[in-house]
Amino acid sequence: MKPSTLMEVAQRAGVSTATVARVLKAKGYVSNDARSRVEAAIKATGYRPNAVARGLRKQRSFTVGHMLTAITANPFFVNVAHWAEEEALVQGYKTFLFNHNGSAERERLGVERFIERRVDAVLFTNAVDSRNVQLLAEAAIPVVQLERAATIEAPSIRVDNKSGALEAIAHLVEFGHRRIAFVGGDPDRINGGDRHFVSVEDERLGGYREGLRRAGLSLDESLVRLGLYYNIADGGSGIEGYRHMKALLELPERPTAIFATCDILAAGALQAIYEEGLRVPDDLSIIGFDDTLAANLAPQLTTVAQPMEDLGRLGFRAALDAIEGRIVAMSTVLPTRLVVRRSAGAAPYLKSLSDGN
Amino acid sequence: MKPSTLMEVAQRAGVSTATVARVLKAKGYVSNDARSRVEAAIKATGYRPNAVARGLRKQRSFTVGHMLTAITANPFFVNVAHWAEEEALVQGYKTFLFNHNGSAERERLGVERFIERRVDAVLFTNAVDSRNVQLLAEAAIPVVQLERAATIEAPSIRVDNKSGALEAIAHLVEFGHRRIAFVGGDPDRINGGDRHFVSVEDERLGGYREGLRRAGLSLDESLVRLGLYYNIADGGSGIEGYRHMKALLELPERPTAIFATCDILAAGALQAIYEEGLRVPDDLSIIGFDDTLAANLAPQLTTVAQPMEDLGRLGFRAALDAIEGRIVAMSTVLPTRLVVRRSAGAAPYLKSLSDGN
DNA sequence: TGGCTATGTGTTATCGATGACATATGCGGC
DNA sequence: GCCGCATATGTCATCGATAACACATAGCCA
Repeated sequence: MKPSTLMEVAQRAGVSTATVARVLKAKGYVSNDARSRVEAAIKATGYRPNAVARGLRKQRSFTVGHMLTAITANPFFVNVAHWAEEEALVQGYKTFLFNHNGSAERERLGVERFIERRVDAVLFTNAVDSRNVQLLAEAAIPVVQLERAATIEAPSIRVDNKSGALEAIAHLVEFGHRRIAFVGGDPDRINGGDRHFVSVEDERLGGYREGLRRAGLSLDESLVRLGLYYNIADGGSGIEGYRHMKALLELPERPTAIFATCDILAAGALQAIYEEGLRVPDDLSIIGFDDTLAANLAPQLTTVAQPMEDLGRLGFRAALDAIEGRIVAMSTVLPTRLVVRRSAGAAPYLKSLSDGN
Repeated sequence: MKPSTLMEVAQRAGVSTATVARVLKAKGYVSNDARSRVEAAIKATGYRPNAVARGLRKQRSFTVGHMLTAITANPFFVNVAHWAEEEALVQGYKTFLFNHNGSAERERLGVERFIERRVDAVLFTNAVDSRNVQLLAEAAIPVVQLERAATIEAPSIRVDNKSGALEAIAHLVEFGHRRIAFVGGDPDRINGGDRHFVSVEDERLGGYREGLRRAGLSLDESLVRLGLYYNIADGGSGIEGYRHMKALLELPERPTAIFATCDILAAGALQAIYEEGLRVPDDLSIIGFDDTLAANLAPQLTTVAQPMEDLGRLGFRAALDAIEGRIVAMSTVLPTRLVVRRSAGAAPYLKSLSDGN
């Protein structure tokens, strides 16, 4: 049978809807007699509150929208979305996901759908086009941006990409590496080159440069390889990382270590290395970023983990704060964490020294 | 400004709400004069239909719920969910995801949330407890089961696991393998041992057995390793596959090929193989299942691909058919497809023969 | 006894879109 | 001049929960 209504429960219990409502939200005066009759009626009818009607009346849908770039290609998005949803759940909310594959038009479509659904707020993980964020601001729907710098329209929660990169480089330097390659996203190509936001890519590259400087190493531009993180079209394979690695291995003076700013790129690089018959970390060290694929690769990848759970949970909480009119910090920066596994080790020349002992 | 209402548009255009409605859905008689005034008013106010109000009035929320087991651990679920959502989108629907991590209680919670949200139907990918499916049937909400056999309560769409396994074994046999190990899910442990559904695990194991029989190979029980696919608790690592592989490598007579019924298990196995310093496919061949991680592993994995897009799209379409009272096939079985990459090759003894040439 | 508070319950407008139904005008045909 | 039909537009109840408000009754104090 269809779920019954408040009215039906009221009739069955011989009271008015107001009394049923008072029992349901346990506030206001209700006699014990009425209460037990209502409770019995609720049980008998299998009553469940209708969230749609409630949404209309309260002018709150208790849903938030979550815009994402590449849910099938990059597990990073899945994790952030999962934890945002998890936090939403305990607060009586549900999230709607919308995947735009990096297209500004699709993102726009998603924003329109969200407005029609009357979501109470929207989370953007990796916003593409700032006009879409603005569109929501105009509709008086609060926005929280994840992995993007704050804009006038919306606060942001992000990760300290630069120090993450610094930590990775320092780790490699400690192992004696002096030729460290950078394989990462190209700030001019990611997201169609929209530079309205301070770029994650810029920061990671900046951390790499700074890390070399601190170690007294000079920068060799031939070791810096920029491109896309993954090709969404082909299901998100790490083909880009593979190509970069191939090119690096053909260099007259090969790097001894690779810093890849995405586990997917690292995975592609590992494929190229495998093909060449080289071993990690014996012949070559590699550090990834994100901690998504890392634990599933061979060897398990040392990587700079992003706090995906915090990103998701705090993201939702900030959205809720905005919905309820509380103050929201314009900018929150979360730390990364270097997860040491098995892909980074002593530089080969050091190894041969110790082998010689 | 907040999105305005039909009423506001009507007032601004100097007509009734009925006329605005007629313009919006382009049916009924409207004079050109009225039409252009309404259109202008819509533009001026930035009117967007309110899906919540519409849902209440039409007694249809234009949402479907999607129950999933392990969205962060297994990309399979993400893909199915993505394509179901994609299909929903073109039909004017949105999906709500609910992740239960294989827990029947969480699944129950999700069902209750879905009922409260008044979803028009529910997709179960890998249902845990058949009572939860029943709960929806009682609430008159149509259900479609993905990757599960049909039950009295709900039709199903699934994959021909047995012939997928058969194809994998045949492929290995063609390469001359005679000792083929099976690494897969334990039917008694997956989903807390609920055997109310015909099991995916049974079918894959059955395909393996049948495949050996067809090739005239005898079954060596020591080569059959059953367990979990992944540990959700530790973020879905392939540690189980690693352990199985370690054990297989310690056997007095090692297998020359592995059939792992999940890419995650295969990934774990590859880690163990890597650790031993063995090469794939030179020393050992391996075939996975799902085509999720496959393209990101080193070497790229030959695997039995599941038609995740079809599963998702057809799943949603079946749900929509049920919603709209059309007939829905009780059982739909989709083919798998062997994706040949680089992890399966000639058995080592054949290789040494040809090397000797 | 009047007025006050605590307790208990019912009535009704509202949220926004929808669709059934009512109403009104104009024109052609008989 | 009236019927019938096409054209054009408006009114209103409805979906289900909510909350403001009104209305009771009882007990207690001054």
